[in-house]
Amino acid sequence: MSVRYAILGMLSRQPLSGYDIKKAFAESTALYWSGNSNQVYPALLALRQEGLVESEVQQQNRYPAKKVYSLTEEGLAALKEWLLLPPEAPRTRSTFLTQLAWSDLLSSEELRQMLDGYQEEVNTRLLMQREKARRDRMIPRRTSRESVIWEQIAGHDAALYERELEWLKGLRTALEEVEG
Amino acid sequence: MSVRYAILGMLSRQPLSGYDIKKAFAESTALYWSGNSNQVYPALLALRQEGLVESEVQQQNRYPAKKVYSLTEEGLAALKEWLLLPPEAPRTRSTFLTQLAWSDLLSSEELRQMLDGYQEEVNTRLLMQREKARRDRMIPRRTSRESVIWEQIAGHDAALYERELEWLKGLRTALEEVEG
DNA sequence: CAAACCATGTAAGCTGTTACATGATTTC
DNA sequence: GAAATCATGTAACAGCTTACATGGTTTG
Repeated sequence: MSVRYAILGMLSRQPLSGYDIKKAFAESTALYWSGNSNQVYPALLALRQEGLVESEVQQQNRYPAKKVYSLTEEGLAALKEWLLLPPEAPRTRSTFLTQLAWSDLLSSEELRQMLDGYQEEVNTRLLMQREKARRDRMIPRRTSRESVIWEQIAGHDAALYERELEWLKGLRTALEEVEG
Repeated sequence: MSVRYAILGMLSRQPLSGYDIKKAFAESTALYWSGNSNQVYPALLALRQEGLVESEVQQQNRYPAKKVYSLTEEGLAALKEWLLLPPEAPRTRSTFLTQLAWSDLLSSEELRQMLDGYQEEVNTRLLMQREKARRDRMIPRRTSRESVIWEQIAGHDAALYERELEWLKGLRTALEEVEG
């Protein structure tokens, strides 16, 4: 249900079209939604019906007309209310851990290849995330407090991948001891 | 689609009833599914239709009869095939990060309370996870290699929460600097 | 005697994904 | 001339969750 609030949050900074919002999701990792049209457009239509956003059609000469959405007072109030809800602990879903759980069925060689593949994949993500964080730093912020917050958010996922690589190293060491 | 493989994995150790599998999901964090009946029972019926598992009804005197499922040769082959698929990087979905992203709308006091709430929630999860890991260590393992693997899996989530608390500490320090 | 456990299953709903449909414009 | 971008939306399906339905047994 919270993609709605992520949208309201984006609109709290500036009016945006559905297309803009879609792009912002695709570029962000903290706002983890994939940014597909089926999530954004219907959500905006629903939010407008509930009076949390309002829209204005802007004609353009080169490109198709766009519907620019902005936050209403009710929308801002709803967003603030949601911000005060008790925070949840993060939920990680790792298909890899499920594979690893039954990996005793594999040979040593196959297990090693599996770990290699995972390390490479996580490492690629880490590099991508660092690049995203670098570009994120270009976006202007409302206050210096917001600067600090967004900096920390950008670092969050990179840190996650770094820890994952460390954990993997530990796993390898432990396995080497038992496999000889 | 991988709840199917998690079930096949469990059955690779020993025959189990749907109820057993449900409980095992509920007790595990690495196998992250909630363990609700609607996921387990239909999956088992489908797996049987596909010939990956077979079932036998066991009568009991005190309790209702149970259907005990076991892995077929085809099932074991399908599981091994899945284990060799290229591993994916973990995906974390943190509602908290979304809330934090727009938390510049809150007062310093409200933000502090939000961080307090998150810290407490993550800390509670950490303690629960450590307890789960402790109980996990009681379960017998097939090989010493499997022991090592399961030990590392049990430690994975605890480590995640520990890192999250460290990150939060860093966020607080950075905020104090800017808020004075 | 209430709550929890054993045991199987179904209904309804929310969230999220890929892919489709349309069509002009701009970049390589 | 193909691919990407701008722009809005829909269809179909996969995954997961809470709650419901049923009914005996055991524990506190």
